[in-house]
Amino acid sequence: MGVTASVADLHEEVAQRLASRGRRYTTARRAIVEVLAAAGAPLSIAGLRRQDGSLALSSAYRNLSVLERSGVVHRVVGADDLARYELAEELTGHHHHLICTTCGDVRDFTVSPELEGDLDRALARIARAHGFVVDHHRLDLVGTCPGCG
Amino acid sequence: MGVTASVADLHEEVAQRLASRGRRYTTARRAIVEVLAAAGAPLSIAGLRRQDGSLALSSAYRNLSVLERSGVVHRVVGADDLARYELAEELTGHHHHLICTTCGDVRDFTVSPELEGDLDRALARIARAHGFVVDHHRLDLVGTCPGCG
DNA sequence: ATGAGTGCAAAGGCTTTGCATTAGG
DNA sequence: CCTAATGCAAAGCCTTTGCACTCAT
Repeated sequence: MGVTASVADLHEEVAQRLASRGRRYTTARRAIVEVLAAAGAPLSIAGLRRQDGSLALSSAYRNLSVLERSGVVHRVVGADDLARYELAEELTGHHHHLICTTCGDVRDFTVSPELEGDLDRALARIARAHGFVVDHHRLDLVGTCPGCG
Repeated sequence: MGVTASVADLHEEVAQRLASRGRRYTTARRAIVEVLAAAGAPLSIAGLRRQDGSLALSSAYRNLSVLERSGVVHRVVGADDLARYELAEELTGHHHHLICTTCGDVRDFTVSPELEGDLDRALARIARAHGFVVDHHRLDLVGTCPGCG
């Protein structure tokens, strides 16, 4: 567990997470993880297949689903209704998203640890008050990216 | 403009927003607005039609689309892929969402003005640094609701 | 009157599933 | 070997669109 430093570490970590669920780290899954790591931003299935032409449509959906259930990738909902995926935060570090309503693209950003801490405390309190068990929080900026402005 | 106090005010405001776009405030649209106001949480199209059986499927989609473009309702993306709608924040006040990953339901919550202010300042700075024009921010809690826990 | 709105059914587009084949451990 | 994974095509499901009819202004 923890943010991985090298690509080798990343594969190691992913292999472990899959293994613990009785899943195999196949060539296709390796390729997906590598593309996502290189992208540095959430990718739609179409985008993913653009980077890896050999990935069958159904395999893309099924593998991302398995990878998500194994805690390797995380599904992101943007402005459009395209499912987008990124490596799980435990592998890349906690961050947030700039979502462009025009082109649908998503970029990462982080906020200061102080603000993040304030946020966490406030949200924990609110969740408790609502009897809600928090998995994670989501802080996004929705607007127009430089390319579409 | 501004948060409306009574249902009458709400209809008044909605009528105005529609009129300014050359749209009519029909019976069906009134019904939608009333159901959303009563719900107090984002409703999916299916949920909306459950409350208002006389609303045709295509009319639901088309009306919500018109109401969204007129700034009356706001489209929310939850954990599942169902489109959910709520009255625009200018009509109800700024708030955030508790999203249940199990049943997909969404509930509202607010945070303190102080934290909201800190957030706004930090996000404005970040947006500027990225050349991003912000429309709004999104702060959600994703987890399990009391009913599903 | 006259163009926006409505309803039904058909078409679309992303996602999921069935089934036979291939490959990972 | 034995089961998970893969690929293709078919099926699903939410959403959008075409078209004729109705209603709001």
